[in-house]
Amino acid sequence: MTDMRTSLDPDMFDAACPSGDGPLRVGDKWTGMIISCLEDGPRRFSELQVPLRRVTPKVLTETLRRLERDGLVTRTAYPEVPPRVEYELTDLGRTLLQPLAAARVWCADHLPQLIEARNRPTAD
Amino acid sequence: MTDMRTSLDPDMFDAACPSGDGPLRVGDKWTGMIISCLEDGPRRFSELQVPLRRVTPKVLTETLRRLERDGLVTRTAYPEVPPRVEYELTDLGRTLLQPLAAARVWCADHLPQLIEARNRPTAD
DNA sequence: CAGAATCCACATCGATACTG
DNA sequence: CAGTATCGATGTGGATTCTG
Repeated sequence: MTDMRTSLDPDMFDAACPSGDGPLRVGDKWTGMIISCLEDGPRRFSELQVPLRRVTPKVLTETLRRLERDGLVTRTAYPEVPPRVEYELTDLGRTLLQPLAAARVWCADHLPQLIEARNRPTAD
Repeated sequence: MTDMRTSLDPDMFDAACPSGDGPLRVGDKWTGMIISCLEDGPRRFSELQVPLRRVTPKVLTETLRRLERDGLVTRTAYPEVPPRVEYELTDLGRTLLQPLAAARVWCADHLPQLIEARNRPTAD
């Protein structure tokens, strides 16, 4: 076995659950998904863009900057060409992994019921 | 001792923590606070307005309607005059009480650190 | 590769006034 | 009491194009 980290599953967010929809959110729209992506170690900007292929670079940058400002993520730019930038969870950022997992569990257990209620036609 | 339920503490949300700010949110801006208010039983519209005195009736109504549509809260209107309406958590709504409490714990443990990072001047 | 710049659509939230 | 009706501010997210 080699020491290369596994790459991110391109489809890890095809289940609409924890961060996109649902009543339990971690930060804004993409924050929870980004934190999930960083769970196993630092990731490059373009690595994040694989599972998060529906986010525009502008919004991804904004969200990462917010996470950095809040002390949840560190940004490391390596002075190379072509440029390489890595984002990594801080210890504070890691404290969100548990609530995030709990949100996933809630969704798995209860989100279908909520969706069903939402789609039920109103009685009027 | 009587059987009247205790009224809501008007200042129960003066600590800015779980629903207003912080990276862990339950639903939109007021949802978490409303669910907290309903924890001990049904409450009237005007009862909710006491601790939630910064929400306008329009937004409170919108939020309650959303909660109702999602099957998290029931709305019961009594045919009296003056009108009386009570909102109550459903079983599904009650499943959010634990994540909500967990969010409060996270805030108590870590929010100060986040706030400090946010207020730290950027290195530039 | 990792973004910056610009423009824009939409949803959320709020202020204010009014009503069955 | 428990809302409804308008109007307006704000902000979040997206589409597109361009660059060191």
